[in-house]
Amino acid sequence: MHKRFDHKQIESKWRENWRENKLYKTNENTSKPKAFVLDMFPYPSGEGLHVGHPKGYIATDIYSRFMRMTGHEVLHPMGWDAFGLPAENFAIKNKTHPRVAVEKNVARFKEQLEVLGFDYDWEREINTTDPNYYKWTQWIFIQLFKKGLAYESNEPINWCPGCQTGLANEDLEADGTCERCESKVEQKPMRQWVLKIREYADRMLADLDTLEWPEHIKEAQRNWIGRSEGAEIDFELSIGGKVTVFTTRPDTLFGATYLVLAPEHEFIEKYSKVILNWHEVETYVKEAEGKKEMDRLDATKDKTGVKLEGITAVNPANGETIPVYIADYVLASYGTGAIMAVPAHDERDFAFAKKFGIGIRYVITEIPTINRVKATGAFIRNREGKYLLQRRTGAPTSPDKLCTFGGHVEKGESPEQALARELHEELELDIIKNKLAPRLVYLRKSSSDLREEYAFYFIDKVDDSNLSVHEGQLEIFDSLEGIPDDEWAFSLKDFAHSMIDQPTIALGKLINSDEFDGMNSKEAKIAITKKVGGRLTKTYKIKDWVFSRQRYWGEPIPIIHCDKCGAVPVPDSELPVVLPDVEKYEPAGDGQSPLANIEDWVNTKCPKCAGSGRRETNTMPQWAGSSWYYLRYMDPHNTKELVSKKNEKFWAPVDVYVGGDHAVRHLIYARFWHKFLYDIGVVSTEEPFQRLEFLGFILAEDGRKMSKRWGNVINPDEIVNLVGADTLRVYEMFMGPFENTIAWSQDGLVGARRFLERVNGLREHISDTEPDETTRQLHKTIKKVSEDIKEFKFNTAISAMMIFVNLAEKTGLTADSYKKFLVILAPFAPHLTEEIWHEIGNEGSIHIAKFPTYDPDLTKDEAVTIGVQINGKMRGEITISGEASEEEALKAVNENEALANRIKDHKITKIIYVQGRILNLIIS
RNA sequence: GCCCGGGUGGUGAAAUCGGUAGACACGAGGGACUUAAAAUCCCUUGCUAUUCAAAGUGGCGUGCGGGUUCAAUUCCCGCCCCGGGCACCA
Repeated sequence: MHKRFDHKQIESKWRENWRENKLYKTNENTSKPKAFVLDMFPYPSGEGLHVGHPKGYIATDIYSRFMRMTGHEVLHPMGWDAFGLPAENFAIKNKTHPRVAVEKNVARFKEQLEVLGFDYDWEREINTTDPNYYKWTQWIFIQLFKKGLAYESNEPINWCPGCQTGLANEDLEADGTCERCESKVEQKPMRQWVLKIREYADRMLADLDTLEWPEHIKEAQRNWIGRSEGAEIDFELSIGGKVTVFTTRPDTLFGATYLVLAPEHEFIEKYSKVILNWHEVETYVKEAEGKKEMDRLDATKDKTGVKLEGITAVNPANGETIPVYIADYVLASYGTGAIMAVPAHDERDFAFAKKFGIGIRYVITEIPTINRVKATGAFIRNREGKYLLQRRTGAPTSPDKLCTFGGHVEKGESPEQALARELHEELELDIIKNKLAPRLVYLRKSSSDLREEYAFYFIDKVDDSNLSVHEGQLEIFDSLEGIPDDEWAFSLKDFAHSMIDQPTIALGKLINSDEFDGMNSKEAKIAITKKVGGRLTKTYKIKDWVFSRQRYWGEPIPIIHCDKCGAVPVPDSELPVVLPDVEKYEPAGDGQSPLANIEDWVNTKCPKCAGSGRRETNTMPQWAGSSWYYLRYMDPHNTKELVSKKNEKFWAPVDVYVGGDHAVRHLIYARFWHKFLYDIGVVSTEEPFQRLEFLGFILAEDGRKMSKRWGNVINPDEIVNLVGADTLRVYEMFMGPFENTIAWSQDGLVGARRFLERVNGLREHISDTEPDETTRQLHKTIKKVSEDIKEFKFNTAISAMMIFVNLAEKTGLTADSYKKFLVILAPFAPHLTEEIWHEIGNEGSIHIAKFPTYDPDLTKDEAVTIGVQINGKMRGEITISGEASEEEALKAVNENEALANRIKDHKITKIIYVQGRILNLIIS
């Protein structure tokens, strides 16, 4: 019988007790090993929390409680990321100071978090908008400035006309709109502060390998950094001078049949006088400017461009004269803003070359080594452009049983020759006689059998008048669409579609490349670069971080502009530069922040020469405060340093960091700042977050995101009120794997409550003794729960505890077992376990009790039930000792009537017996 | 297009150094208790065939098609679909 409990009374009572006893106070106690367990701190929005938000906080709470109970000194803090546009937009709308809204929201968030019973040490609470906090955000900026990593730039940046501010690339949606207001972002040249994040790109990339992070997040970071290794190669121009291109494939240089410059390339203005069709070129450049990045990023659109008449370049590899184009498919902001185009081996160049009728030269063949060829799906296109498909007689059963020609490559024969021979033998098609140049379009090798290689041939423009078919029939189709959609043709059609008229992009051996013929791509990259005097180099997608915002609610950038001394940092003694109050929070609209209007704040003295100076009026982006906040938790009240050496040494790095979403931006910025702080000796570790656990979200019951807009938000307060915080905690952890996104289920919640009631009722099953089975189950449970908490597999930990409760209800359990069970459940359901703990006569909080250990011998079963297979089919089961011998197992089979009957008339030819797992009898 | 995940009952899922697929929970069905309902307890619950029914027995079954193996959700090859990241990045 379940015993109900009064969660309201129990939960508030114990929370009060923990607070009074400062149960979760964190110390820098060097005698214990430390555990720094961190959540991505929230942005306190006006909407408050919904039940999805606490999921990660519950997980870190369980983990941190477990660590505390296993003898660690735990740092599990909470704080607020409170600068940024929502608070500011709210302020503009309601004419209130953003600080007021932030204070109110923080209070609300805190109240909502409090009732969930978290073990935060609130004495370490931080808030990025607190001047005592952002003093150090400003200090870090100054250090960056002093090291030359923060600089002013006038380059065109992303400008959001809606938000009236500049944005970093990271702030844009994929389609080039502003992530906040969905305005179309423009390119606008403006003075901006920029941080040289690129200088850290290599280190950020390399150190990813040292981190225990989910692969998809590491991959997202690699993508974002986007390092490409290649070479810069100079092309001499007919009019003197040279153009430098960046390429990742210098091995294809012999196939470079033209050059393309970005429309913004400096070269174009510079040589306007020698460009014969200047008018046309100028028009194109203007059009490209007007298009903005957003339209240009559309990869599906037709390639456009203009040939620069009067200018040619020389391919340095073969001395060939090649044309020069401008085209907007080349971006000025990447590489050198100019490319060598190799249409044979690059899709974009291929499309462009096709459209403009430029030559295509294949210089890579994709055959690394081949000793057997097999052509599958030999589509042949005849003179009229019709498709000939060779189909063998008989009903086709699968694609690979048809249209295949294959055989070994004879000695001294190239794969092409081997295939030509096979085609001749099979199809009586003499490609040599027909003067056809067979083209290898695709090669795939079957890796299970390395001796066999699959090659796909497509041959263009065959004279089929003298073509007869050796075996089977030849069908003719006007287009690929005409080929029937039966089982096998369908598959071949897919192949054909993908193979026809395509450049090849794989690495392979070089052809048509003079002395480099036969060399493989990898070596040729270096060799060819060397030959033409190019430079092996790297380039990145990541751009330097546009760090200023023309908005009010952010950290003022601590710089004073002086006519004489330039940009001068505010001296440390004058930090923080406190954000002054203003009348109006709206951006000025002219690209200035509202701070620019406060004359007596702006006008100040230059710290260097004491002459007149003007304060920087831009503020920092929202990501600034969150780029280092984890460090402040280590030493939140330090007025002299960002964090003391001693505390940093003790706590760093964050052992487990939990959050979702911000996979790219926040993590990349924080890693960048951390590495910088490492370089200047503030922190002692190369990386801030050793382990990252990705959090899957909770959707509303209707499967949509929880949002006011859909009216499907479930408030945690209501749930706590209804069934208690412990139930909410257990339910959210039991829903499924932590990283999965799962819809909320009110029914599922009931299951969690029922479980806790059974735990509560278990005290009525206490007896002086318990069966061995129960003891063993308890030890198994302790083992499982300990291991699962460490791995964030909370769902299976809870499942194990449920199994124990189900058993203990039936068999009864000792007081000691019950006590141990309560302790392992305590991190999940801190209130109820604390209540029972005291009711059954324990002193002191359960949350500082030692987490029980298990006896490995007791985690093994005395007898196991294993499956018995006969000829691989499951036919029954036997229960024997886990260490039983084969003879004993067979004896058990003979004692089992059904199994014995099955084998009695047969001879057992083979026995496969795996102790504790399976018995498989092969009988004749 | 490229890269990373993933695809298992009505639902959330469990089990992958290959070894009884579906633990645990929800839902559903049946029963007990109750004047009744709720709550609680017990039983059944992958699909399917055979059977009046039950027990039993058989077949199928972890996205699809192949393969390796005594044995495949797990390993290999090919494909499809879903989620996420990146995307004219040379």
